[in-house]
Amino acid sequence: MNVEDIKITKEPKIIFMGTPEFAVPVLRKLTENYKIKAVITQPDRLKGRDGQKIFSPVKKEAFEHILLVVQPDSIKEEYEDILALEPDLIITCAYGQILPKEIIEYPSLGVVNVHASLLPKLRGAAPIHRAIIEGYNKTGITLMYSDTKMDEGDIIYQASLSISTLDTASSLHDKLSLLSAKVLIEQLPQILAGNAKGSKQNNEDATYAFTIKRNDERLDFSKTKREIYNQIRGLNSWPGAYCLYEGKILKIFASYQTNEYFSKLFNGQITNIYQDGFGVKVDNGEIVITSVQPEGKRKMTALEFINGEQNKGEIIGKILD
RNA sequence: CGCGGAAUGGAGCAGUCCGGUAGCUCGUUGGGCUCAUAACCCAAAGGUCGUAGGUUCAAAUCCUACUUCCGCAA
Repeated sequence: MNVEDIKITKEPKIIFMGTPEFAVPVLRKLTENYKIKAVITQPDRLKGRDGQKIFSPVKKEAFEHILLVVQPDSIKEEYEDILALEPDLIITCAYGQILPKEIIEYPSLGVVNVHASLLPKLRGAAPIHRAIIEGYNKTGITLMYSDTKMDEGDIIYQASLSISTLDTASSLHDKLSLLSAKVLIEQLPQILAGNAKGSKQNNEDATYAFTIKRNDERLDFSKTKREIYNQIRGLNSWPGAYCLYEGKILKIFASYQTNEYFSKLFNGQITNIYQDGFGVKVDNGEIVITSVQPEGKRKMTALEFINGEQNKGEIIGKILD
């Protein structure tokens, strides 16, 4: 009942900052339980080919609840408008811009960030993808007080989650997103009461999860089947791994490992056609590709892809690079 | 006006350059074989070739415009 008293007598001004799909459940849960003063999100992006403007998922969600939305191009320079809202607490979740000192120091209850890893592991922009690509079997979410450095603030609370070998970046994303929303709501009363203490991170244990670059998406068939399997599922369903087939890009979305070994084939060479895909020889065995997307085409099953070949058998022995 | 690919039975594609009978691999349906099968064999159904004009004796194919989908780059 103390918590109730605080909410009534001194309603805290909460600002939420976030951008992608990951932050949507968090914002939704917040709006169900608290009054949100404003939502800060990235500016509308131009969609490449036809030049249409796309709202961020968080902006769409904010519109559902008729919340005030602010979209600074550069928050480093346009923080005045946000300070003018006099926030007591700022909650950030995958916002996409580094906050200036002026904002971090303003709210009396601090700036709380939700990060999708067990800090100090996987600091940075792509913790979900990297957790799978690196073969982690456990990850989680961290609630922390932001400071001016990237994901280095004091930890308030952590919740862990095991990664199954069947998880993809997409499935893990959804799980962590829901977990984030749940944990934040659970911890928020403590934070609002000023009772949540942060503890320092051990910087020596830190690892980094940098943004996925084009080069991270390229498959290297001279790696082991486990490494390749992890890379493919760690990039599924976005942005997808890729390789070259007949000089064109072929995106690879799903695969599984087999126990076959083909000592006479080159790495990347197609070994066989199976009921659910086609096999590719890799360093220590074979991977079966089950979902692909050729350049300029839509995503399809590997079987559909093979059906398009005028002479099916000829695909065997061709090389993916 | 950033670069590029594509639209053909339910799916994935060939055929378009060089106009002249709608083709391939699957799926579906029926039948056969088999102890059995997502395997194999036989057969059938299913398409005004994205839309609208134009050229022509004749257009999936050539010309023009439009619509939609996608890869890359941002």
